[in-house]
Amino acid sequence: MTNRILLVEDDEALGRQVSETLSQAGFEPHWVQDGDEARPLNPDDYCAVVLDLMLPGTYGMDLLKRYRRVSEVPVLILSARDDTSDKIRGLKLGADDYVTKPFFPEELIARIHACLRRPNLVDTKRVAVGSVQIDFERREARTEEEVLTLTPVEFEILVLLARRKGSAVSRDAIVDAVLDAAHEGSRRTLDVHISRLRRKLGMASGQLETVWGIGYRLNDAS
Amino acid sequence: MTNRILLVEDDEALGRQVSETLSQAGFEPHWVQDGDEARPLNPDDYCAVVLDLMLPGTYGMDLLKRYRRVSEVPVLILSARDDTSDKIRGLKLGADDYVTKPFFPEELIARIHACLRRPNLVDTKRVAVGSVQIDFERREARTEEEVLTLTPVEFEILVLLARRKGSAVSRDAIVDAVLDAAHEGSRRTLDVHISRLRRKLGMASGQLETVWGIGYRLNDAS
DNA sequence: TCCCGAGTTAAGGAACCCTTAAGGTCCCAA
DNA sequence: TTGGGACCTTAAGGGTTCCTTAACTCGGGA
Repeated sequence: MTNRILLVEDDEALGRQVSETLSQAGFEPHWVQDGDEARPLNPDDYCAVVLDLMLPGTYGMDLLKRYRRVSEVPVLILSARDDTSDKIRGLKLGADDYVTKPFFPEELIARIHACLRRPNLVDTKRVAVGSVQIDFERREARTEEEVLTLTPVEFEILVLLARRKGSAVSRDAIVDAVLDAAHEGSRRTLDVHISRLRRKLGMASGQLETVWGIGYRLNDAS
Repeated sequence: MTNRILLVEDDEALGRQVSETLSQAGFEPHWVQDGDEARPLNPDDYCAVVLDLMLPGTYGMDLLKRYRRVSEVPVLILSARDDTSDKIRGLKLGADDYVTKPFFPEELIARIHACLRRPNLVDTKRVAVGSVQIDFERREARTEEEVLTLTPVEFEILVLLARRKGSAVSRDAIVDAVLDAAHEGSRRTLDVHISRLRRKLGMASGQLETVWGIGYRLNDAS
């Protein structure tokens, strides 16, 4: 996990000040002063983005939209004290928090930390793990090739593993979470579900690894 | 167009004060002090909802979610000055604005007016989902071939699904929203309505998908 | 090699959903 | 007031999908 933070801020003085604040807090700021410069950057290279909505060139709002399309990185927006409508639009477009100018450095840092700590305020609509994509709203999962027709249990298992992608999740945890606890009988049931899930995953089945003696893990790459 | 405003506020003093403010501004406030009391109300009977997120009984957030499921009425949330995360969650769940406590009465009124003025982001008069078009004003639905003669319940179901097009909507949510909750009897009732709706949809019936174990979903394309 | 955890398959039964048909209610017009 | 129509609900049967179990196979680790 990187500690780099992308700072998009056209104001010279404010940008320098924020950069310094971020550095002192142990982050590694990357400061760009122009929306067009920020546009081609990959937001996933950063642990968070701090974005001033009042920008020349590409408008801040467009940048936000763009980043949201391709990534789930936390985005904080800087807004003028009284520009409520910008805050609202920003948040609805997926920003994670806002800081009102002028602000104390500690406040910004605290907000960033809060964003990094809290996984997300609202259940995110979609999650991608490698070539597997899950759309919670549609309640649908797909690989690069096709939409998967999963049963409720299979879908739940996939979601659980995806939410904790890269972590080994114990068999008990999965059984607890997605299977009817009453059927404490055969623990083998999970095997069956996993087996079928793998088959349906097709090419992507390699991402669903067995952690011997523990449980399973869904990896980003196979 | 009604000028009634639903105010959900448990605090006695604040509730009375806001009610009065609304009255003086020419609105007709309906003040309820409890989330559970507000729950069964139909938000479409009001021109706006003012909602305190800190509520006993049903949590304000749940109320907001519920209202958003069934209606597009503007919702303003009242929040404590420093509870940013509530504001953010509220806005992401579809609130249209927030007012921070304590506030000046004029501010609240101004915000309400702004919400009412602001043309909705979506064209609320009509919605199209794939080949299905719904005209709320005419209260009419049609496919590419023909105008559908739907019963009230069928129309409501279609509207609910169309408003959340692409999302899986649970059976309970649909029953809650469009069927008389008192008739908790047979859950099969919804099946019947869906069945008849599908038949009437004709060619477009493929867009109305069953999400097994969850509910239904209206897709853009079949 | 042996043991035990994990994978696979098939089959029975449970859960869920769709459809048809039969009341029941409400409203309107005769 | 009464008859009829439109609509909603309920009931019942049947179909589909899904979960579990059981039995067997596979494979890693001692």
